[in-house]
Amino acid sequence: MTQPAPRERILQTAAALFSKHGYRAVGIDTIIRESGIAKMTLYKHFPSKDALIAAYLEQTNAGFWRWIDGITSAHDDPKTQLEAIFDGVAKLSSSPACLGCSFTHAAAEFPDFDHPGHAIALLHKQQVLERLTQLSRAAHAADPLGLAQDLMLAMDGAWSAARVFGGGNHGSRAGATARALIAAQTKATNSPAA
Amino acid sequence: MTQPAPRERILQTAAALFSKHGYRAVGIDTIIRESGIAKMTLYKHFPSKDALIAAYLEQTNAGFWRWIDGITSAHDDPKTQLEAIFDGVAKLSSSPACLGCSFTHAAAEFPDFDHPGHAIALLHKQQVLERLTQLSRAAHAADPLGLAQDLMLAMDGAWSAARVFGGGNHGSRAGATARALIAAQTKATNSPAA
DNA sequence: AAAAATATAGACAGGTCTGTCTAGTAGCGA
DNA sequence: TCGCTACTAGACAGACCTGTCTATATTTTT
Repeated sequence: MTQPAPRERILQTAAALFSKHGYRAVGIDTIIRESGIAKMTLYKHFPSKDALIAAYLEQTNAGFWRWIDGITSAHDDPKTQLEAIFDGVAKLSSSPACLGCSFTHAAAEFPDFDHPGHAIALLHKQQVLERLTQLSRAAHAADPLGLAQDLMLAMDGAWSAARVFGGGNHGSRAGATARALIAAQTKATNSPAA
Repeated sequence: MTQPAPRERILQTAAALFSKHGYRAVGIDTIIRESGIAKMTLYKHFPSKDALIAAYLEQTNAGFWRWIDGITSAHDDPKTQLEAIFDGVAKLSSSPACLGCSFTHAAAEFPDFDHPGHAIALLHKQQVLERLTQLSRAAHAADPLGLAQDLMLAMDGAWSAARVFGGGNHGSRAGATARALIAAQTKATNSPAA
């Protein structure tokens, strides 16, 4: 087999088009054409456009966590892990290749919470918030949930900047922003030899 | 005259529908029906849907600055003004009535920078960043541009949270987040009796 | 090699979209 | 009362949308 299986080619094409142009702006016919897959084949693998959108978001969610795990696994200290994550956010969000957050965009285009796109987006953000809370707790933050929420604002602000400003935006500040927020909760309260 | 002029009624209806459902999801026919205005009247006032979107965003931008000016005019000290702005962001973004940022959504739905919706959104965000920079400078921040960028991330993170999570989200943290960021740049460096 | 599953190409239905056209109505100043 | 302007109501064109159908070809499995 010289080419990937149809399902993978569809998802790959859908990912490129959805992340770049949005969900409503991209029609099934465009995905068909760009992927070179027959329409019936697409509808066999994904019963509807919403199902394709959901599959794309699930795939993107999995990729996000692989990215996060790749970053955190390179460090031991939770505080350093948090800083490394936001250095990664800074680098990625300010790069020209970044098109913003697919989950945020899904929530924007599908405001109905029952829509699978919004539901997956909400779940994703809840999971990110939870992970940041765990890391904040492990880093002995004075208020772990509060710090996680602070950091979450910075992260989503960076993704927003990527979409609105394009490459070279102030998302590059996310690392510094996170350091200031982390320091505010760990410097004073952390007496190593207490 | 018992009713507002047609142009105002169109803009009012468009504002409600665009902010709630998005731009592509709302058709001209829906705006016609909801506003009770004839289609030809709409196209007389706004030559195209894009022009209507642009007019809506301009109106929203003006309202945003009225809101900001209302907050800042109640305080004299720039640092206090910044804190008050983010208390306002916290309150608004976490309220159930908040549907997120119309400019962010415009950039999400119209990725092309030449699209009037994206262009106005970009300009708006640049203006906000500039205003935050001015206030940071006036507040004697160690790095005014850096602080403004930090705060910008927090603000856009709050709007994002509003859309994804709905009411009662972690955007309510924006005031505390901003205070931590402002303090990190003004506490140590500010010696009143130097 | 036969059979079964899978993919292709494209027509098609029914709906929605933006923007235009026509014809008629209401209000208002001269 | 006349004439001008603004608004209304709805048909309409042409394009695009999702999802289905048919008929054929290709691949895989038995």
